Order: sequence, then C-alpha cells, then structure tokens
Amino acid sequence: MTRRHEHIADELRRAIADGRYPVGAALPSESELAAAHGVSRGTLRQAFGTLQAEGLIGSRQGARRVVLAATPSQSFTELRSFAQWARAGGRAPGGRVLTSRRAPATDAEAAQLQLAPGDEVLHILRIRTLDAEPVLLERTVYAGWTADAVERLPDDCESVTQSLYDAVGLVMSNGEHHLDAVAAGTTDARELAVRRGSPLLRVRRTTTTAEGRPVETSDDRYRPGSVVFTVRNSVQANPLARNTPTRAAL
Amino acid sequence: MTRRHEHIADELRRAIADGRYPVGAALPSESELAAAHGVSRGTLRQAFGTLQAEGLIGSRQGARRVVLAATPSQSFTELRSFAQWARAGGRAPGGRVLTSRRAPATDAEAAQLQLAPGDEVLHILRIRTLDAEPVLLERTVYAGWTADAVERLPDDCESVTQSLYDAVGLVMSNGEHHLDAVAAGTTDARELAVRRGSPLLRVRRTTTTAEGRPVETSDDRYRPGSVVFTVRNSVQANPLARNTPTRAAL
DNA sequence: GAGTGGTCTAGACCACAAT
DNA sequence: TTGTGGTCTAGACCACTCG
Repeated sequence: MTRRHEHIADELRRAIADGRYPVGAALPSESELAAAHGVSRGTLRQAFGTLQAEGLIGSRQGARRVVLAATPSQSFTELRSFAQWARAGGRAPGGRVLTSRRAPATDAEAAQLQLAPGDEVLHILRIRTLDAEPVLLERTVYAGWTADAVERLPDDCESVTQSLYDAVGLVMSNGEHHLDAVAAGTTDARELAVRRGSPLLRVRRTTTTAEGRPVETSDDRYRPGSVVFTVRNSVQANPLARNTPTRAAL
Repeated sequence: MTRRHEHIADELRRAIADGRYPVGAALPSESELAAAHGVSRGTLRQAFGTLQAEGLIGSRQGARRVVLAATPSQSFTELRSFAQWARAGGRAPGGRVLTSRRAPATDAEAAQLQLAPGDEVLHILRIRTLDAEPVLLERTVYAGWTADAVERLPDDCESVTQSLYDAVGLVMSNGEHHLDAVAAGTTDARELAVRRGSPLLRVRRTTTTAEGRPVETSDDRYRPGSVVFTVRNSVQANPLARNTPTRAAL
C-alpha cells in the first residue's frame, strides 16, 4: 500500500468489522493512533475522514470518535455495476439484451446527455438476473460516441461497466440517481414475471465520466423484494435528497 | 464566518450556482484560489473537499477540478425533517397524529433501537401533507426515553425534529435509510387517498444521535408522483448501496 | 484543567495531465 | 517540461468535553 492513510483506514475498518471496536465504543484518540502508526496527525485525520464519509464513525469536538456501524456501504464501483455488486453478495449475475435500436435523440435525451438534438443515441432494453431469477429491467440510452463499443458487447454480457472499461478505457465515475415507485407496465410485467400494476422500485440514473461528460441515462425497474437501496448519512455530508418532481422531469 | 474553509466553500457554491463556473468548466487551481483568499493550500483543499462530497465538483490528479453539477443536494437537516424540507421547496407542510400507543418493544424493535426486549416504546401513526394534500404516511417507533417528549407535542405538530430539539435538546444527526417499493395496504390506501395495491415508495429509516444512540425507527410510505429521492455520488465516497434484503429484515 | 477534535499554516515530494 | 492535484509533515491555537 503506497498511501499510508488508506492503509490506516483499512486497518480501522477491519478492526470495526471484527468487533474489536464494537458499535457504540470510543476509538483511540488521533494522537495515540498517529504515534502508533508513525504518521502525522494530518494523515491520521484523513483516514478517519474516509470512515466518517462511509458512515462508520461519528465525531464531536472535544470527545473521542465513536463507532456508529460495523459494516461499510458498498463501493460506488459495485453500485454502478450490477455484475460486481451481485458477485460481492455471492450471487450469480446474468443478463440479456432484449432490444437494441439506434435513433436520433429526443430533446429530453439530448439535454440529459449534453448532446445536440438529433444526435444519434443507442437504446438498449436489457433484463438482469440474479441466480437466474429476473430482478431488474433496464431501459438505457447511450450517447452516440459510446454506441459502437456498446453494440460490440455480447448480448449476454455480464458486466457492461467492466467491459466498456476493458474495451475502450471508459470509466463511469459520477452518477445521479432518482428513486421512486411505479406500477409495472405490460413489458415490465412480462420480463420481471410479476402482475401488471405490481409496485416496482424505479431508479432513473445518469452516469458521467470523471470530467462530467454524460455516458448513459437509464430507467431501471427492480422487482419488489429482490433489492433494497440503503443510504447511510450524517449531518456532515450526505448526497441524498428528497425532491418534488419538476414538470420537465424526464 | 469564523471558519475560513466554510466561507470559501460558500463562495464557490454561489459562483457555481450563479453560472460563473458553468457545468463542465474547469475551476481555478488550488494555489490561485489559496493566494486569492489569503489562506494556505490545506484550508482551500478543505473547502474543495466539502463541494466534492456534495457532488458539485470532480477532480483527477494532474488536472484542474471540474464542475459536475450546479445545485447542491439538500442538507441532511432538510432530509430528516419533513417540515424543513417542505418549506425549502416553498410548499406548506402539515400533519396529524392518527394513533399513538405505548407498548413493550418486540425483539426486532429492541434490536433496532438498542433497547432491552420488553423496554417500553411509543408507536405513532402520522399522516403528512404538502399543501393540504396527503403525501406520506409514517409509522414511527420511538425509544422509551424520548416517548414523554414526543407525546407532549401537539397532534398537528409541523416539525417533530425541530420541536424535539427545542424541547429537550435532542439532535438527530445520523441515519440509515432503506428504500424499496411496496403495494398500498388498506390503511395506506385510505390515508393517502390511493387505490389498494398502488405502488408506494417505502423508506425504512433509523435515526441516531451524534453519539450513535438510536432515537427512532420508522416505516415511511410516499404516494407515487409526489416525492422523488435523489442521490448524487462519485467514485471517491458514497453512502448509497444496493442490497438484497436479509431474511431477518425488520 | 487535561485531553480531544477542529482549524490552520508553510513548507515538501510525488504522480499524473497537458502541451 | 510545467503545472496540477494527492500525499505527508510538524508544528500551532482554539473550542469543546469530561472528570
């Protein structure tokens, strides 16, 4: 490990997961740990900051840090990639492209992907399975500049995110997710093997590169009972917000 | 403003919101801004870190920081408090307690609130309105040590979070939220004015104090179309996770 | 009052990006 | 090659908590 603060964060994470610092317990002080690891206070604070952002520990001025939770949230890599997430949970991911179609972008799509209206986009309808059980129906729109790479992927490609990285070095590193509930339509019901009108968890997301260039936008519908989204947050920083939808929404 | 890094973060946020740094644009370098504000590079990096955690800017080693989004997510204060969130959006919040009942904690409730099984808890069923329209049905369980304070609140209390802070200095500063979709039951349908079986967005949450002491756990159901949850995240840090529910789940 | 975390400084070296 | 952000150090002072 070249980065000392990451190494220290890893050690602390393990100690918390192992129960050496149980939930509710106080952690050693910054100076103690800095001395123990032979690093400056700044480096140690960086490690603590990581765990704080993960929601594992809390802090108040004047008092020692306290353990809030034992297990970290999964990484964004796992969040973005259905396949990686599935494997992390010991399930076998699967998938199949149902339809694939190129078309000029509508005004809404162009706006979301920061394209000119009429630029070509690629629509993909894809079903995702967990242990051969359908759990997620994705309606994805890819910006034209990624379309060729996406079309070259095999229909039953396990991990689109990973394959695009391997094939063209594309890294999707930022995302915005909108969560709400909808009733299953005809297609949803058929592919997810539920009754029409069943409640589905809908996640509309847009993913961008690190530079902020939009790559894809998607309407994902999860079968009830199969998946739960978890957000852990604290006063200091949290990216979760509750919004009333705007009229112009997708 | 006593804290310099907060002041700088505020200024940058405003500049981004005003479009002085539009989405996609590069920001000035750390050294330029540090010199301009007369602070050290460390302080400036702290300000940048705040904006990064809010999802407003992205960074890669070697290149200037880039604007990813113009508007920050709402604060956790607004997320926790229905009333504050509603007012921030210019809507009139309302609410009414439908039922209130004390009971010994079940094993599940005791585990969630870190109580001994059989300790007393307070169950509240509360309807929340936005501009007099019902949007949210809350089934909340409060730990016994907060029950007296909660019961003293008026039935149509606008902001429970604020009132508890005012009354007993209780600050709810950490939370865990689980989001999924469920079909409306009889009570849900009646109170939210939807048909039975309609899709509802369900948020199960547990809130704790800064020290990690659980205060309440709640099953909140939102009427479709009225509210959307938004998560913005990046590779560096994100508290959003996708989970398969465990059998033992609430 | 002693200890702790929050803030801030003024340096340094490195890895990486852009040109 | 130059500039940028990422990492790290060794100090300092303050606000706060706790016994």
